[in-house]
Amino acid sequence: MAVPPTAPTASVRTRFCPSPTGLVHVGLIRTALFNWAHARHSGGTFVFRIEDTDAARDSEESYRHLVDSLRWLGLDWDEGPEVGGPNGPYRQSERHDVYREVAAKLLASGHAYESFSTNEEVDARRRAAGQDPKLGYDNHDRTLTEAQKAAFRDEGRQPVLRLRMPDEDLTWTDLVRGEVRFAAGAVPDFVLVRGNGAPLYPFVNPVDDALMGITDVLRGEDLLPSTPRQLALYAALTDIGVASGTPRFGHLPLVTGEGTKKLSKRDPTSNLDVYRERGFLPEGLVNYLALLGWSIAEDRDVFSTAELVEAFDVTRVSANPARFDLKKAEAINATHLRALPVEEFTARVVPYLAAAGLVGEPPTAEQDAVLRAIAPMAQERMVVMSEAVGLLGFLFVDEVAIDPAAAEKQLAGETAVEVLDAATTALRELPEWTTPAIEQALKDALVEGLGRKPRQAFGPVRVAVSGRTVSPPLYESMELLGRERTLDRLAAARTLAGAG
RNA sequence: GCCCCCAUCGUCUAGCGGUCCAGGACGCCGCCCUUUCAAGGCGGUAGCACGGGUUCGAACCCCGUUGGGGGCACCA
Repeated sequence: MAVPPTAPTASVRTRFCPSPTGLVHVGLIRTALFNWAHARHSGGTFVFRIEDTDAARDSEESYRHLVDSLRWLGLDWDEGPEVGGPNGPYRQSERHDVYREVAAKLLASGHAYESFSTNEEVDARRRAAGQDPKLGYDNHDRTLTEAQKAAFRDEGRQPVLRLRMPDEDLTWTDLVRGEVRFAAGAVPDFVLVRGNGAPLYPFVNPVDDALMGITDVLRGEDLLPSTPRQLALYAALTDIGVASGTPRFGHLPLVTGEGTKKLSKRDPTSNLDVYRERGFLPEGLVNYLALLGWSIAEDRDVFSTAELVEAFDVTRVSANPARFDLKKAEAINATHLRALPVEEFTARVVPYLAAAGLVGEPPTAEQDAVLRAIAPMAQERMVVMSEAVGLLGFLFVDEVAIDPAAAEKQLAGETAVEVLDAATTALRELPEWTTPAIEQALKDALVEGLGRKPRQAFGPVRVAVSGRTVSPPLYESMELLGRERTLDRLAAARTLAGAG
């Protein structure tokens, strides 16, 4: 026997609707990612909309930055700025006529009304009634007569437009939290349009969602308390024919910082750019961000963006807050970085080396040869791309700058002098300059000859050659560097060690 | 203050009434490998906030307590 369908299967439409103010926050991006993944998983549509209704705080630069960030992460949108679509414009600053018209309908239909009370008057009324002023607006102006309104106007007052909240409980089934209920009367009539005519976020956001046919609203938990207002607005919009029903809501867990508080824009770890500049891979960051509230399987947490799309299920998103853990983000990224085909890795590393002035862009033939040779060895000891600068820089300069800490550790005292001298002697006359020959010569001279333990024998040589205690494999590095530069560096380090 | 949300290792999580003396990952510790540092391999450490129910049986359901968080604008 056939089971009747439980709901019309209209195709999913999600949206990401940031306001372009300041930095791009990783929590914001996590929200974008989940909306995107939900749309892609279900074969739906992902809409990108800019909520720039606050001229004082919005900036064009911030808008560009948002667009650029989404592109970098590979979160493509089907409708929105720069790609267009049938429901545009997609910037609220260009939609004021729409809001004016909807506001007028709401007023005419009686769902909204003009309110003249000042905050001071509301406060005073609350106190007079022995109530806490924090209760907010008291719905006092619902019943104003035309004569009273006219009197206020004569005083020069400009009314705000408020939505008349229904006198019944407001509930919905949250996609991540299940049943949520707010008691009737708990939410006062709220302002849709300012006295000066400027529409407010709680008004324009649902209006645009309705007009753009959004079916699934995935947003931060901080917006959960505003949902009853949206539900009421949606009912009114549906009544006047602007909306055709209410979307599903899913409130995503907050992303917290070091403590237990919501990750603030002030916290440097909240800035997406920091990760991009450090050389996180977009797919690595996407993977980590997806883990903030979601998991792909019981025994796995590294996955591609394609696998994320394939497996993503909003209803399996966790309801508890997630702390942003840099160490884990790095570990996930490192795994992605190592999994890159070596040519791909090389190509991605070039911009970082070029920005540091180490190679040309594109690299010269010689630089390219060195890069290709060292890439596989560099790849397995890096976490983020920018580390290539410190790790490989010594291969692309004439004289290496020795890290003071490394010098102190490995180039101080008699033993270092001895080692460097022995290494120099062994390498100067080496018949062929190849990795195996270098290895054999050094082992003979330092381990056999001087009787040093490998870890003590090669430390000073490594620092002399690369300038650091951490480097790609030593013999290969020396071969790439060439005999002349290698001997010069041993000599320079010898001077340093001798002086110390 | 009022409203709402949340509660499994230090952290992110798996778990959707028995297969859990709770699994994975990061971190941390140890060992192996080894030319440093990594990487890799192997092993270890550590948790169901508390109290009541319901049930033959609860990490999973219900209630309460405690704790944490979020929201209460003519900001978004």
